[in-house]
Parts: sequence; structure tokens; C-alpha cells
Amino acid sequence: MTPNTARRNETSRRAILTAAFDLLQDVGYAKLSIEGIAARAGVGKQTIYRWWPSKGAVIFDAFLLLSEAAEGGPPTLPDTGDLATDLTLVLRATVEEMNDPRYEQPMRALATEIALDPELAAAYAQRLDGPLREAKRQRLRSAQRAGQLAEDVDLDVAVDMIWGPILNRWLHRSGPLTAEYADLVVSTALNGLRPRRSGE
Amino acid sequence: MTPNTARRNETSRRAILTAAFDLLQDVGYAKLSIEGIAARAGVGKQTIYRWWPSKGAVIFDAFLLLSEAAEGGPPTLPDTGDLATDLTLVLRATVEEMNDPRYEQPMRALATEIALDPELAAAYAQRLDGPLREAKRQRLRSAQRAGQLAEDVDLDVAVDMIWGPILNRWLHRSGPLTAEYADLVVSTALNGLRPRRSGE
Amino acid sequence: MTPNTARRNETSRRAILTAAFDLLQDVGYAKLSIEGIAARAGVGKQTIYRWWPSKGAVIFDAFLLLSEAAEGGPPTLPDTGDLATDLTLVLRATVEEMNDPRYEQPMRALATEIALDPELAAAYAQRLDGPLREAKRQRLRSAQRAGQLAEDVDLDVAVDMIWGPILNRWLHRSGPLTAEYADLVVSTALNGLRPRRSGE
Amino acid sequence: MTPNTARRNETSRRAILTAAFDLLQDVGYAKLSIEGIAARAGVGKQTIYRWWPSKGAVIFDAFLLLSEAAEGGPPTLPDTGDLATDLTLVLRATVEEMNDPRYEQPMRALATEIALDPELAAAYAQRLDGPLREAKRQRLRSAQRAGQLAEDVDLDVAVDMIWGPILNRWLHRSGPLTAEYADLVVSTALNGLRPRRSGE
DNA sequence: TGCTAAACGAGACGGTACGTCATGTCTTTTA
DNA sequence: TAAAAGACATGACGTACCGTCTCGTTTAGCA
Repeated sequence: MTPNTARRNETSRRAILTAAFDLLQDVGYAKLSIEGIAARAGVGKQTIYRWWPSKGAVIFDAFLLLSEAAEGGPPTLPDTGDLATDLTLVLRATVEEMNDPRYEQPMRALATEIALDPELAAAYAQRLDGPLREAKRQRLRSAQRAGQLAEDVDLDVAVDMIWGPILNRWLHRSGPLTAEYADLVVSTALNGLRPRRSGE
Repeated sequence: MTPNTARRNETSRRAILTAAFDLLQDVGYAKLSIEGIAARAGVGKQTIYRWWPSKGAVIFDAFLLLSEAAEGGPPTLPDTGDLATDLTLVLRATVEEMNDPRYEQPMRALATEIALDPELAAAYAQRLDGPLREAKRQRLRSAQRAGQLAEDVDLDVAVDMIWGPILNRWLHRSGPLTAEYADLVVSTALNGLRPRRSGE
Repeated sequence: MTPNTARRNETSRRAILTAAFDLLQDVGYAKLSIEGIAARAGVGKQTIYRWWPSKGAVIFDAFLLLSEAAEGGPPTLPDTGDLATDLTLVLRATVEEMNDPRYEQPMRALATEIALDPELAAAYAQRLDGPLREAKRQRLRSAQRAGQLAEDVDLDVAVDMIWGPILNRWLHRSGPLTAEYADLVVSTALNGLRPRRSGE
Repeated sequence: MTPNTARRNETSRRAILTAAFDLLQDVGYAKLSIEGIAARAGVGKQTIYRWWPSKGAVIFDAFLLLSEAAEGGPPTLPDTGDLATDLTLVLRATVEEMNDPRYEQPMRALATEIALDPELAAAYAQRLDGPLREAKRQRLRSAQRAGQLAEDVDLDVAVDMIWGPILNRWLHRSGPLTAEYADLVVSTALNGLRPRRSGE
């Protein structure tokens, strides 16, 4: 069913994924074509069709290649002991990456494909977002142990509460995505919307 | 700039927007074509190109038509005096709509177009999301007055905190989108992540 | 069924047929492609596929255009009163044309398509070969009246007897195709293979 | 230059040629592909490319195999002493073979390749048509000795005169190819087109 | 009888062309 | 006289084959 992967040409594979990522930056998702990727990679179209079921799958693998290249070992969030500080740091970095023109178009492309293709979404959840989300959960668990996070908070909801607004504002462009916004999100999420009996 | 709208055939306009919306349900965003819309609407292609600059603009207007049809006057959120109750109600309804097969594909299409096209995003922010967001802010302001919301909370951030996680989970399919999740989001957002000195 | 021919672009039609004919000379039948024709004609591929069902049909029409351009009125064979002289003249001309590099490749292409596609063969028999064969029969009939051709000879067989060997030798390259051969064919066909009681 | 033929796998060779011939019957010349032949023969593509320079060469060899299988010794035409009788017999058989669906497509394919490829035409003239044509010439020479054929007739032209019309009508489908037609060709070729002083 | 070089099946590869579909522009016809 | 109908140049789609190129695996000839 799956093509025999043994004879696969690794050089071509990397050329394709790199070409796809580069083209996303250059021409954007709307004008990304399989023909274009093949041409830029110096590869026959069939070589793409042989190994990937869809354009989205290529984009997905391009990110996978990138993340493999970047990391050594599973990702972790900084843990200085103070949750607010750490989250602020991380979210500011996230915001910066989202505003980086090198990544913006490719990331939008990936988000789009995931939004439209459930199968790809599952792969994303497992292979790309999975480890990262686990790291986030881990950091929050540590905060729980340190008494900085309520015992009864659902960690997945907590993650969504912190990163969701950021991702959303980026994707929908519903407002400027700045470090200040990131800071506000952190503090608001931690304190909650309700008035607190005693000051922060 | 804008084509003279005077001679515009209103019947064709509605036929086109309805056809676009219906096709989104039937064939999905990926297979939606201008030719298809024109054919289903019984309209010449040129009539579409004359009045809309892009496929995204057609989809956008289709939603606009829908929202005009639905509402009388600007939208409002229920205000029973208890914020938690009202938010829970509204978010459950939102979740239900997002799971409604009639709307899912079209809404994903719109979200996709907005994510990729800044101009469309601006139009969305102003014409479709604008009034709704104002209603949300209004409800939160009322809660502030009632002492159910901290005075120093940025209302836009608050809105993002409540609706962001929902939208996100829906768009990225990062988990099941249920009424329970909606309830959890409301209570977590209101209480915040930090431990509270005294019970809820 | 047949596409409405009313809106057809005559300029494109001629460009396509001319390009096809020229390409046959330049690259030969084996390397003739629809894409190549479209490119050389400055035309979209679809314009070819819209109006012709096959590559053979394009080639056929290219010859049709040529023959229309060439002739005024239906073709006739010379009639000096002496059949042998006239046939010799005509066959020499035919041989010359077959050896003309401008026509050789295109004519081989047409012959090939006809040999493989019965429908095309029927069209050829009717529209291209038909009038010519009629002219040949006419000349032979005239010879019959002049007592230069036996009364009981089937004129179609006679035509085949004279032109068949030429066509055959050309197509199969079974020997050199020269004026001398043409002359021999004429005299042999007229005299027959059997010994004659009295001189020629 | 020529690959060492020593290690050649005879089983594969026969499988390839048989597969090629069978495929010609089944799918026709236009859809005959090297890949198809290799697949049907259960053979790697390279094995075909190693031993044959072109598709036409494979088809040619397929016929060669067939003719080797059929015959014992060089072919001969029947010689009852009466040329007309013998030719009629032979031509009727030829006509029958040409109308046989088992051979029609393959023979058209061979004719096509020969018409387009001079090298193949030379091979055909020498290896396939050569012995047969020699047999035809032989029979005519015998007729000459018996006084049934004029002394001054060029035997090659005579062969063309008899078989050319048949082959032509078959290849171009310029008319029905029947036994009657064959008979007419024989008698017309023998008698010639000119009126004879005294009856046949 | 065991070694080695080739021919073999399989099939991935960079390509070309296929025939189809949609794009956005244009012209023609119709109501 | 606007809009439907649809032809047009363009260009991408996904597929089929081309001819070349490894891969391991027979298989045959020599040593």
C-alpha cells in the first residue's frame, strides 16, 4: 500500500521539501504548485506524487524536516520557578516568530491545510504539535506543583487559554500581534477575568 | 473605483451568493470554482468577475447576505445579570453552530480566505466580526459595571480569552469541541489559572 | 454534438493547421505533439482539443487546407489524346512530389494515420482522395472512348494498377522511386504482363 | 558494438516478442508501450532496451519469430503451370490473411513503422519481404519460360503490379478487399489495360 | 564445483506529453 | 443594452510512458 520506502532517494526528498518551503515564502500558498516545487527542486513531478498524497502533505513534511533539523531531543519550556516570567518569555518569542517574514507564509499555509484536511490535522496534532503541547503541559504541571497554578485546572484548557488567543489573533489578523499583547494575555489568563479579593 | 452599482441585477447577485454558499457545503472549499458558482447560479462568469475581485470576496459577501437575512438590528448577547450563565449559553450555541454540517465547510472556507488575504481580513474585522465583537465587549462592560469582571481587564483581551480557545480548537481540530469544553473555558477564563485564596 | 462552429476563430484555425504541417516537416510525425502544435501556433491546447478529436484529424485538415488553397475548381488530369503520354507526365510529377522533402514527412504522417484509423480513412477517401480519383477515372474513361483502353476494364482497378505500385514503393521504400520506374509502371500496366501477339 | 548475445535469455526474448504481438491485437499500435510489453512478458524494461533499439524493432522481430515458426525452408509459390490460376490462388489467400483480425492490427503496426523508419524498412526489405519477393519473382520467371509472361517485362515491376494494388487497398482502406477484387487484379495485370487485338 | 561477471526483475528517477479543468479576458448572441 | 453563453490564451492538474539508472538476485561460463 505505502510505497516501498527502501529505494527512496533521500536527496530528492530533501530538495522537494526545501523547495516547497522556499516557494511558500516567495510566492505564497495560493500560487504554490506541485509543478513549481518539482521545477525548483529539479525533480520529476511523479517523484512528488509517488511519495506524497497531497500538496498539504508536502508542506507538512517540510515543517517536519525543519523541526527535525532544529531540535536535539524533545522540546522543553524554560522553568525558572516563576511561571509568569517563563510564559511571558516564551510567548514573546512565539509572537516574534509569527511576525518573522521567513515563517509567516509557510505557517499560514500549514494552518490552512490543517483547517481544511482532517487527516492532516491528525498528523499535525500527533507529530508536530504533540511534543510541543506536551512540553507546555509539563511546564504547567510543574507550576501546579509549585503552587502557582490551581490544582483543579484542566491543563489542556490552560494551554488553550494561553496560546489560543495568540494564535487566533495571528491567523485572523484581528489585531496587532505585539509583545505587549502577549504580556497581557499571560497576566489575564493567570488572574482570570473575575475580580480578585486581594490584589495580584 | 467601485463599479456603478446602479444597474446591478439584484436577482443575479443573490443567486451567485446563494450558489457559492451551497457549493461550499456540497463540494468543499478546495473544489469551489468560479465556473461552478456561475453554472449553479445560472449566470455568466463575467457577471461574477464584474462585481467581485476574488473568490474570497464572493464567499465573504455570501456570509454578509446570510447575516443580513438573519438579523434585525445589531446583534446583542443575552444579559441575565449573571455573566457566567450568559457566556456558557452563548458558547454552547457557538459550539453547536461550528459542529453543524451546514455551516462547517463554509465557515472553514471563510476562515481560510481571511488567514491568507489581509484585505479580506480587514473587511471581515469591520463588517462581519465587528458588530459581534462589539456586542461581546458590551456584555463584558455590563459585567464590569455589575462587579463581575475586574476593572482593569482589557476587554479585547477578555474576548480573545473566551472565544479564542473555542475558535482555535475548531479550526485546528486540536481536540473534541463539546459543550463541556465550552463550559470549562468559561469557568477557567473567569477564575484564571492561579489558585484563588477563597473558593470560586 | 459537434461544437457550434459559429464562434470559431478562423485565425487560430489556420495557425494551428499551418503549424501542424510545418512541424511535420521539421520534427517528423513521431515527435509531433499537440503541445508543440499549440505552442508553434500561439494557441491554447484546449483550442485544438475543442475542434479536433485527434492528432490525425488535425493533420487531415492541414492537408485539406492545403488542397483548398492550391486548387481552383475540381482537379483534372491532362488529356492530350494520348493516354500513355499523359499518364507518364502525371506519374513523373507524382514521383517528384513524393521525393520533395517539403511533403514527404507530412504525407507519410497522413498515410500512417489513415492506415490506423478507419474513420479518418473514410474522411480521406471522401474529401481528399475522392475528387482526385474521380479525375483519374475520368481520364481513363476518355481513353476508353478513344479506343486506348479496353472496354471491359474496371476503371477502379485500372487506377489501382497504375498508382498503386508507385504509392506502395514510396510508402514501403521497397525500391528507388524514379521517373524511370514511373515510366515502366505505365507501359507495363497498359500492355499487361502477358505476351502480346503483335508489337506494342 | 552489438551486445554479447551469448548470455541472452531465450525465454525472455520469446516472451517479449509474443507479448508485443499479442498486445498489438489487443490494444492496437497507438496504445502499445514498452512498459506494457515488459509487464505482459513478465520482464524488466531494461531487458527490452538492452536488446532492441526501438519499439519498431521489437515488432519487426515479433514478425520474424512468427515467420520462422511458420516456415520450413524458403517460401515458394505454387506452380501448376498456369500462372493465372496460381496467382489467383495466392492472392485470395493473401486477401484472407489481411482480413484476419488476428493479423490485421499487427500488420498495420509493422507497415506504419516501416513507412516512418527507413532503417527498419531496409531490414524489412532484406529479412522479411526479401525471401517472399524472391519466390514471387521465381514464379514469374518460370511463367516467362513457359511463355505465359512477356520476355521484356521487368519482374520487379510485375510483382508490384500484382501485389501493389492489394496492399494499397488494404492499407488505405480505399475499397472492399475481396476475393473478387483479387481476381480482377490478376486478370487486369495479365491482360493490361490496352485493348487486345485478339481475345484473351 | 565454486567464483565472478552478466543478464535479469523490479522499479525509482528526471523528463515530456497527455487530455482535462479552471482562470480571467474577450466577443458574440439573445432577450 | 445588459447579461448569458462561451471561445480564447494560459497554466496547473494528475497520469502514462519514455529511456536511464541503480538495486538485489539468478544464472551461466570459466577456472
